Amino acid sequence: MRVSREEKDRSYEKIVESASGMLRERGVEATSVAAVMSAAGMTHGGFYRHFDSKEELLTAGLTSAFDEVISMIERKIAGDGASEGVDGYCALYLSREHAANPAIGCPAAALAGDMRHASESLREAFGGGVQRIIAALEAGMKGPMKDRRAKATREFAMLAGAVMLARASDPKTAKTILAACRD
Amino acid sequence: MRVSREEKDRSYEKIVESASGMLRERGVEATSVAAVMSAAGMTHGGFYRHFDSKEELLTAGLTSAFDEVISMIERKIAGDGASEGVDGYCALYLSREHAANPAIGCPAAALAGDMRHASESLREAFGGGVQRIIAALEAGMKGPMKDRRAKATREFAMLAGAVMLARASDPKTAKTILAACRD
DNA sequence: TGTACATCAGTGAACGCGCGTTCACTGATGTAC
DNA sequence: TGTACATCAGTGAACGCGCGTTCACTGATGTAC
Repeated sequence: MRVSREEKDRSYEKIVESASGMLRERGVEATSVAAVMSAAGMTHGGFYRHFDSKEELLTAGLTSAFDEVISMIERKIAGDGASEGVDGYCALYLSREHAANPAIGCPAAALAGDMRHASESLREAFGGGVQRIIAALEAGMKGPMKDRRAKATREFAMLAGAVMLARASDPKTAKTILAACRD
Repeated sequence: MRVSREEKDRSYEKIVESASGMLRERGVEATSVAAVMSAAGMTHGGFYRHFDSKEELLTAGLTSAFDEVISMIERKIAGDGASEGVDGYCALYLSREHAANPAIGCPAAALAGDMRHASESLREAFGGGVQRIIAALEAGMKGPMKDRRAKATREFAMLAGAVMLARASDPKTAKTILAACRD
């Protein structure tokens, strides 16, 4: 039974949204096409009316996830100012809530490990997202203008590293890593 | 054809060594029991004379990989002194060589993302390895004794984060991340 | 020390399973007149 | 505006594939006498 064009667009959005969360929650391999479609309220057969391959869904889901966190940082900066907004985002990044809820968290920390077997184009989407986050964090850095980019890069490497190591470790180790990085 | 006990021990070592490198190179999912056994010069059927499950192999391979990097740090410290030895290890960690050769590199950076679906005991092995690395780096930290542990933790989070993000990104982004973290 | 037998490391075929993808089909939507 | 037909979003069964694991088997090793 064919559905209207608007309905199809809604379906597409639901599929990407499901993938965006499920990817961060379960990872690339455990995010099956059938599970994503089921979460979006459909069956797996219709998937290929929207995407040529799972690979294409990964790009869409990953980009959507990066969009989410970028706009979160921008909202924080708009509300609290550059310096405090970025500081607040960093504190949130290292919180237990973020470590425990990857589905609504940073895709860089959630999916870095899954890029190992990714195509060049997916790695570009990932690298591009990382650069966008770093550029957003740069606004909250102090010190000489020319060092801010490198400083934001180091800061983000620590944030993402801490969360990735914490998520990979037993709860006790996780706690000490996050606490140490919160300063 | 049964082999001698010494031969079996050699087989075990070869299996763990193969797994240790292949895990870091390809990740947990892509490291099939058959591929590990083949790399060790055997066929997959004999695997279960050494391990009860793939899970058990993961623990052995991961622990062996952590042992490798710990002894590398200790060798650096023994040769160049605590401060310079750790500095040298950090520089090596952020090198293009390390980013390009996960099979002989840090298992924390190589496998953090793969712990998502790991058992509690495997996560403990991972967390334990991370703590051992941090403890080894602590010897090269400066400042008040009581802050050194946290400092080493932050330093390692940045190192591992930088390498994980670099490996996940396109080559251009990877280069800028590693360069920024090298100071 | 020699012999007879039990053990078991390693082989290779087979299993059940979940995956990405394909396909014939359905019937509502979109379009041409 | 109304009608007839083509299109195509979504369904559900089926495919081929690689995986972890099991299993009957082989024959050298280890052991009991």
